[in-house]
Amino acid sequence: MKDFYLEIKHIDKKTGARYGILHTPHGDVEVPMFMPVGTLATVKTLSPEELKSMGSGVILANTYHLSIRPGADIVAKAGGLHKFMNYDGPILTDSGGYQVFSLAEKRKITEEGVHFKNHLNGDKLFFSPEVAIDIEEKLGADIIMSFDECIPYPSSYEYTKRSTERTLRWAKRGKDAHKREDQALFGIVQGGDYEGLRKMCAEELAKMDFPGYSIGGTSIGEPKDVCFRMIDYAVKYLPEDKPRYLMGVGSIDYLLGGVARGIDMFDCVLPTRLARHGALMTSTGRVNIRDAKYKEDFSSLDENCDCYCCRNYTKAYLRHLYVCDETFGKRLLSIHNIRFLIRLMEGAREAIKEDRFQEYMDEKLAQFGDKRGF
RNA sequence: GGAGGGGUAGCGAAGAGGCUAAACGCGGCUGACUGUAAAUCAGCUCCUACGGGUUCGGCGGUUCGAAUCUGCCCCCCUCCA
Repeated sequence: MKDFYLEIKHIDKKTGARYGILHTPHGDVEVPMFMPVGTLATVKTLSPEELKSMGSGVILANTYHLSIRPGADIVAKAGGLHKFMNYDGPILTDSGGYQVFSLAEKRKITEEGVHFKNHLNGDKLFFSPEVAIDIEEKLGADIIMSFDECIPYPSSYEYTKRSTERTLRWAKRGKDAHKREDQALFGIVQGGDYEGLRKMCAEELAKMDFPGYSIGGTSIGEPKDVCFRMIDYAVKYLPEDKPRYLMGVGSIDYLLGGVARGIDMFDCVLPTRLARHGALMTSTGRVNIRDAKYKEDFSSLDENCDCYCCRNYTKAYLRHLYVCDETFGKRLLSIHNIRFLIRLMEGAREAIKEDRFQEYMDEKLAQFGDKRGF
């Protein structure tokens, strides 16, 4: 599809981090970028206008969840996801492959596909590469994902091999089923922590010539060095001119580490979930806004942040809203966390353009702490 | 004045002789969250120098043993006069 392509503008000389423009049917966005997750066709608590004002580019929605509620046909009748949720920027739908992992007790995998028990009422559901693509075509996102199995970590070599080979067959089936010209279908590299399997998977997907590639099976509890290794194993064998998407990554250290390894796109529920739970990523580290020490703290959440929340409200007020379980508090905190990650990536892009990404990463890791969770 | 009912940890509320430092809820304090079954989940919440110490309105009594039985007293609530 010609409406969709990555225009690489600059590659950081020291690290190989990429700066570019991703062209999509719903506008151009700069990469590397962080994509907020809106599983049920809403980034929880936030309006599209708010997202736009934070500099959001692509946002996610989820095939499995939307197929249950409200149903793909209803979204299609509404005119597709963009119209349904009133977001005119690019949208990406995950295929349900993550639910194969997260709803493991409620599904059975066969060669044909995955039999789920609806997590809400136990209804029988069947997802296959063809079913997922059919739903994704009805939803109408700009970028859609192949139906895969997100393999748990750790998994045995035998299982990982069997599953990865099946995911490859599913990728082919999905590609054959995909007909819409205005959607970019990405392949997903699995292969666990096994270099040979990651290589095989990446090479086979590359042969199928997808408009973009994801790295899956990451950020599901594995140690950081393992995650970085899995990225390295896959990236080496992916075409340079296509976008690379690391699935499920949203903490500062993983994001920067991913960028340094040549990743262009990231998504994660972390900023929105943390925000709803009162945990904030700030330029001085993690803040749990519920903590009593903020009771009379009338300073802003992050003096260095330009978001609506930090420009207008104090920690004492945000704590008050959190403690009282007021929705507005969750919204303000979500605005902050998302803006925080979007800004982190804006900084990364500027640094890449000037060949100083390594310095940028070192500085940020020193500032925020090189640890998981924020 | 008469007749009932009741006082349990910060609050509400179980418990009716040993398994009780006392269920549970709220409140308070602290963690965790990674392609969202998550506005969720977990821990702590009498004091402690971690050996133990002091608790169930108060002071006595019975008992090997009392928040639980008993005497008196102090409060609170409802109804009647």
